[in-house]
Amino acid sequence: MKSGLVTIKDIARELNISASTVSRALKNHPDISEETKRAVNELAQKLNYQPNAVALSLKQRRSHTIGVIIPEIVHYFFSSVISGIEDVAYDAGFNVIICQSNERYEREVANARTLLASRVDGVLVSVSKHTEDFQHLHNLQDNNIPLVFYDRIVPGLEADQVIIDDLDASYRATRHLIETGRKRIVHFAGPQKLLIGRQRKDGYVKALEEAGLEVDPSLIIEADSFEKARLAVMRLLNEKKKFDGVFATNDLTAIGAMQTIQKRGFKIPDEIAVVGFSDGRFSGITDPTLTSVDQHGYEMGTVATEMLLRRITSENSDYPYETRVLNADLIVRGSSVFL
Amino acid sequence: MKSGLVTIKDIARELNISASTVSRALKNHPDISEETKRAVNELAQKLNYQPNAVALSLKQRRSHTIGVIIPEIVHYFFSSVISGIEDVAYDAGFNVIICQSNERYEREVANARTLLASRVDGVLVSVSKHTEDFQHLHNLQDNNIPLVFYDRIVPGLEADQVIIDDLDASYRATRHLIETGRKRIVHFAGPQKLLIGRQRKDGYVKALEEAGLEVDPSLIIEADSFEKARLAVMRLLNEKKKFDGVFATNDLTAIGAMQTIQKRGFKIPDEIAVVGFSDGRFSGITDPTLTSVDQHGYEMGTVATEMLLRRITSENSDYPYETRVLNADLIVRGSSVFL
DNA sequence: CTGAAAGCGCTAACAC
DNA sequence: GTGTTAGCGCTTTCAG
Repeated sequence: MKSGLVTIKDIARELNISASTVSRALKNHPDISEETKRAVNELAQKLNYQPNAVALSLKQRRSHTIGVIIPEIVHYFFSSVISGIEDVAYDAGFNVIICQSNERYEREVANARTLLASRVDGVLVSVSKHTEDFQHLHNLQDNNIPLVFYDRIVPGLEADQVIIDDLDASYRATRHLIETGRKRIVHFAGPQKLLIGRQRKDGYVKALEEAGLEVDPSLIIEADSFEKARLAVMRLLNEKKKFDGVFATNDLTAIGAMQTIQKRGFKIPDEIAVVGFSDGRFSGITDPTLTSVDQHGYEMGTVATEMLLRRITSENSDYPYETRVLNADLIVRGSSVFL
Repeated sequence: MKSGLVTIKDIARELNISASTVSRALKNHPDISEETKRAVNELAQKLNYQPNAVALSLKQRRSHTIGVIIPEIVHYFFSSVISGIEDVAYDAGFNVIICQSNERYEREVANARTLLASRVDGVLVSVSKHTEDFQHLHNLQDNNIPLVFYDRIVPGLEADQVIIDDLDASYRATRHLIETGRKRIVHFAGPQKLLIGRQRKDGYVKALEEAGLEVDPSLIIEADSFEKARLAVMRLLNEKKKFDGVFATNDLTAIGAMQTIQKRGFKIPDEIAVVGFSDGRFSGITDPTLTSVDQHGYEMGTVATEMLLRRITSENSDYPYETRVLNADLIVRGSSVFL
C-alpha cells in the first residue's frame, strides 16, 4: 500500500464527475463551468492533490527535465554553473538532473545512458578530461535530445556551445600587469595540449607583443598547481632571474607563487605583482588579496540553459548551432596594485 | 516528430511477436525460448533500445529516483556530501535529483513540491538556515516518502538522521591545543542560537575544564567569518590580552585570525597556535597550513543514502528511526605544531 | 458543458 | 512458450 498519493480519479469519484472534467477544471479550461472548477479546485486543495509528473511525462513525451553532465561539482566554478542552470530551469518549469562524471569517461557514458533512460528533454554537458570518444553524446543527439556544451567543448560535434574567451581574459590580465608598470612577467602555464592552456598562454604573449615587450621563453613555465608554482618560483629566484610580475593559469598556482615569493623576502605587489585566473574561492582570503579573472560560472549556467530551453521549446529546432563566447572580468585586488 | 526513440513495440513489430514477449525476453524471463531471447536482444542492441524509465516509473509506482534538498552546493562540504550520495545511489540503480534551497525557506518549499511531483522514492534533506515551519517536510512523509536528514537536522521531526559529533570534534581539537602546551586558548564561536554553534563551544569548554584550565569568558568571542576574526584579533591584541592558542568555529574564521596574528608580528605556531573547523578547501594553501577538523562530507552522503535506500527497499519500513553520529577527524597541520 | 475512449511505454496476471 | 488484456495517471479528441 505504497503511494497514498491522491490522483485525479480520486477527485472525480468524490465529486461524481469524470476524470477528464477534473483534468480540465484543474487547468482552467474555458469549457468548464465556474461552479465545477471551484468544487474541483477546492477538493484538490483539501486533499493536497499534486499532479503526477511521471504520468504527464509519459503522456506528453516530454519530461520537462534537463540533464546536466558535469565533471566535478566540488569546484567552485562548476557549482556556480549549476546554480545558474537551476535558476533558469526552475523559472521555466523544468527540473534538473545532475550527473557527475568525476572526470571519468566510463562514468560519463553511464551518465548519458541514465539521462536517456530518464527521457530528459535536453542535456547540458561539459566533457571530462579523458573523453576522447563521443559516441555516447552522438547517441543522445541521434535520439533527438538537444545538447549544449559549456566550458569544455568538443570541437567536432555539431551543437550549441558556451565558452569563456580565455585568450582575451589572459590578454587583459597580462595587459593590466603591463599597464601598472611591470616589464618582466612570468607566466605559469597550464598543459599546452589542452586548448585552455594554449589560449591562456597566447593571451599573455599577445599582450607582451602588443606592448613591445620581449617574450622570454625562460619566463614561460608549465606549472598549474600550488606545489609546482612553489618549486618554479624557488628555481627562478635561485637562478637570480629578474621578474616583477607573475600571471598564473589558475588561482592555486598564483597562491603558491605568492607564498614562495613572500617567503623569500619579496614584497607583493611592491616588488612583484601577481595575477591569477578563476577559481573564485580563494582570492579574498590571501594576503594580499589576489587579483584574478572571474569566470562568471553562474552566467555561463544561465546562458547555456537558455540556449537549451530555446531549442527544446522551439517549434522548429533546426536553426543553426550557435557558439556564445562570454567575457571574463579581471578583478583587481591587492596582489597587483595598492588598494 | 520528436522521440525517434525505439520502444518495445517497435521490436515486437519487427520480429512479429508480442510486446510482452519482448519485455520478458529483455529481462531474461525463464519462460522465453533461448532463440527468441537472442533475436530480441540482438535487435534491441541494433536499434539501440533504451528502456523508458518514465513508463516504468508510472507502471511500478516507483521512480528509482531520490531527491536531495541541499542548502548551497558551492560549499565544499555540501558538494562532498553530494558525491557520496551519487555514488551510493547510482550503484543501487537510483537516480538523483538535486535541489538547492539557496538557504531560502520559500525555495525549500518549492523543492519539496517538485520532488513530490516527480514522485521520488525518498528524500535526503538538510534544512535551510531560515526554515522554521516544517509543513512541506511533513507533507512528504504524509505521502509515504521517507526522509533522511543530514547535517542540519530538525529536532521535532520523526525521521532518520545523520549528523557529525560536533561537540566531540571540538573537544578533540581543543584538547590537541592543550596537549601541545597551550594554556590560554581563544574560541571564535558561531551563533549560539544555532545548535552547531553551541556544541562547538561546549566541546571547547569541556576540554578546558577537563584539563583544569580556566574558562575565561573574555576569550570566548562570537565571530564566525574571516572579517570578524580579523577585527576580534586586533581588539584582543590592542587590549594586550595574552593568548597562545585559537580555536575557530570554521576555517575561514581561523584564516582571518591567522593573517591578523601574523601581521601583528606573532609567529604561528611558535607563539600562537591556530585550529579551524571543516571547510576543507583552504587548509592546504595557508601559510602555515591549517590544522582543522575534517567533517567527512562524502561519508555523510554515503551513510545518509544507505539509510534512505534501506527504508525505500525494505518490505517493512516501519522499524524505528535511527540517528547516526559520525566522527570528525582532526587533521593536524602546521598551524598548531611544527611539521 | 461534460463524458467515454484511446493511448503514452511498459509489465503482469491470465489465458491457451 | 507466447499472446491478450488491463492498467499505472493523465490528456485529448470525439461525441453528445
